Amino acid sequence: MSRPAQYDKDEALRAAMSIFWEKGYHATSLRDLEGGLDMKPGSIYAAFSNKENLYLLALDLYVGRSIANFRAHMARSASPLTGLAGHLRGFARLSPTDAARQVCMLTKTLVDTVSTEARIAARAKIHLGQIRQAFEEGFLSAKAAGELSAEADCALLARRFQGAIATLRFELHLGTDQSDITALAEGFARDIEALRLRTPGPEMTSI
Amino acid sequence: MSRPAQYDKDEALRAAMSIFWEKGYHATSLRDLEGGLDMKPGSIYAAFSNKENLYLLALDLYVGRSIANFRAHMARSASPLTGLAGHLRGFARLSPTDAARQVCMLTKTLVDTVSTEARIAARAKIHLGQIRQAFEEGFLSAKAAGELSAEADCALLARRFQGAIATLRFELHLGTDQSDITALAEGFARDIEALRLRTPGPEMTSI
DNA sequence: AAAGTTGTTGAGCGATCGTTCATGAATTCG
DNA sequence: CGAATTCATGAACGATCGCTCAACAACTTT
Repeated sequence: MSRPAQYDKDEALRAAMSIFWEKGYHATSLRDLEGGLDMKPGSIYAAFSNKENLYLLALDLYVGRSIANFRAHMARSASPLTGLAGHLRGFARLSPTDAARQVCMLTKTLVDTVSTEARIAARAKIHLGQIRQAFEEGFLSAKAAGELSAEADCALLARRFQGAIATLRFELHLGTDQSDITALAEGFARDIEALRLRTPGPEMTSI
Repeated sequence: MSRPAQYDKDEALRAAMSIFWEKGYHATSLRDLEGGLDMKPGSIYAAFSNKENLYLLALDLYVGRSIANFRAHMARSASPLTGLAGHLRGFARLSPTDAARQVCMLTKTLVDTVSTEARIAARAKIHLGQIRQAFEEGFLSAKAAGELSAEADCALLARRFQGAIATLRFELHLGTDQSDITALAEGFARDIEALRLRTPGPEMTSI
């Protein structure tokens, strides 16, 4: 029985994520969303409860994608450290028309909501920690592979890695010259590669 | 002739800067400002024209202070490179109750307004460039003093320096543990110090 | 003291905000 | 084909937004 829904909820959520990512929480009105999702207010509320909840769902989608994207990149990299450095260079390789040439949505969220929307800010902080943990796992893999000194502070490296990404995304957001962005990414990537131990790994010494 | 103004315009502007810095452009309402400045709407508009203009003036004040603060710090430092490294460590030394434990106001502005308030975003970009230039001058001084290789790319170093500050301020904004912030600042500062040439400067070789 | 000038006030404007809900449309089941 | 059920619609609600302005207050000048 019943009438089937006309819209695709996942697709609507993706559209909402794009709009929120571009304009931010406070600057996005329900009218903006009605246009972007091609849904009337009643349907939006039936599907997503309210603006805050829709934003939280959009954030979840963003973070899920980000982590999946990072892990996929690492999986197809020659080594953990190469993967980490390559991930940074990747931001400089985004096409000039790519909609992802944007500030990190979590950065944007936390800048926009810390002093006004406690629930959203709390969720964003959790997400930021999850992503940092994914990065830390990357550095820990590098250490396990013998690419990194046993004394390396992977938690600190992960925090700096996250900062480098935020910096790159911010420059993309500003529309900084491509050459400057490439140089910036290259500098960050080389810092990562400079961590590589010159001594061969354990398997190689045993040969 | 005429009735003298009851409020201190500079003081009102400082108050406005604090409120805008904390809440951001979109999340700050005229009602918030009325309370914080202790001025009625009519007086605010007589003194500052409108919300956008008041924000632009607050931004100008922020940037003027930031640059003056940086230059003053550099002037009292033992050397340019020491000053630059010390500036980064300074962010980790802000008192836990300091209201300046906040995102950089320019970062916040650009995240908040790029896609919605073109005039404000444009001004913020100019300001960001001015600050980066002040940083670049610091690196150029270090080069002139023989602390830095003649091949060092001061423009790139300045951009990375600015990114490091944004990262530190963002972590302050999040309320990250003091020990983590100190470690982060220390890492950034050591990267600066690692640029120092080991060979003595020209005056020393001539002795 | 009267005239002239400027600052202060706050009620309230039109617009827009996030949100709701009565009504009608679409589909399935008996 | 009704009856039942769910979904879609969009006018409109109260709240708040940025902002204005006629009335009044405070001061200087003549």
